[in-house]
Amino acid sequence: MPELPEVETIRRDLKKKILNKKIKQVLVTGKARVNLDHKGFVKVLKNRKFVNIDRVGKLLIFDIDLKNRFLLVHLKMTGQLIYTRGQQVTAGGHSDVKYNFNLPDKSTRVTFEFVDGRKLFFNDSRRFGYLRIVNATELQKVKEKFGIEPLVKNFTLENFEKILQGRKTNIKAILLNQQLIAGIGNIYADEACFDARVLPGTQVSELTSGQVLKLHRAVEKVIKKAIEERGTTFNNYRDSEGKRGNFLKFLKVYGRVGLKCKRCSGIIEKTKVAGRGTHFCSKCQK
DNA sequence: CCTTGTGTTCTCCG
DNA sequence: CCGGAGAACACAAG
Repeated sequence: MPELPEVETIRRDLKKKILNKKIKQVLVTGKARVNLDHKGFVKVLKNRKFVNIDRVGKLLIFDIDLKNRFLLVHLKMTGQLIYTRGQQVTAGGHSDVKYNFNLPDKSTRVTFEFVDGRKLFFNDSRRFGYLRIVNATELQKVKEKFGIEPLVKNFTLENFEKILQGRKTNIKAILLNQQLIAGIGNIYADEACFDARVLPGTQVSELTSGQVLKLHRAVEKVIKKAIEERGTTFNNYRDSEGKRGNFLKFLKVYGRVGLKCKRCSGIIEKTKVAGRGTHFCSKCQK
């Protein structure tokens, strides 16, 4: 479940590793979700370089050294971008036996091979993720659909208040809406609500100004901390070296149903809000 | 049946 | 009756 912090971690790491490296070959398997036919997709990327990697919300944008062509990568639920040295994943430190595999494997959909022999694998067991080649006009259209980035300077309290103004839904639905705020998914929506002591199902019109202030701070705080910890590995997420994110141990509510609240004596509950599994402590969130 | 991110469709309301 | 908002549904596959 890569959300903003996970995608941002991959973006920053990959920028250091693959920028301006010539792509020697691209391999697309039959099950890859790519917007062009495989031959056309390979043709765009072969012998090219990525000259920058950008991100909007949970979407990665690779600038190609080819006029008017960009590669969009969305990881959706189980997508991974793993960069290896030859056959072996470069993961050291907290490498995980199960995922310290030889690549490519069954879930590999696309492989980029660079001139130095290193490879970048797009793995996606559930195949919800996709790769898309777009032109500048299409890229612009895609970007326009996203709302404010939580860690950019225009994510002010005033702008957050404007987003909430007149809404007739609950706060979680707002936090998950990519057209309003970009990059928050189910984990960080629940965590931000917990940090702000607000129940995720609270109608926006019922929020006090104090709660709005706390929610604004909570979104910034949680996303920032999660990036520092290189994201959350709950199931499938791995960084570009195949390593887990460290934020799991900082989760206060997500995935903790039935466990004791880390802030009070309550027990974490789980219901459905905005159509998603939602975790909260009804004792210290109001 | 569940999981989540997102695009589409439906419905409601002013 | 139009448009926007929000909810509901669909879809991906394990």
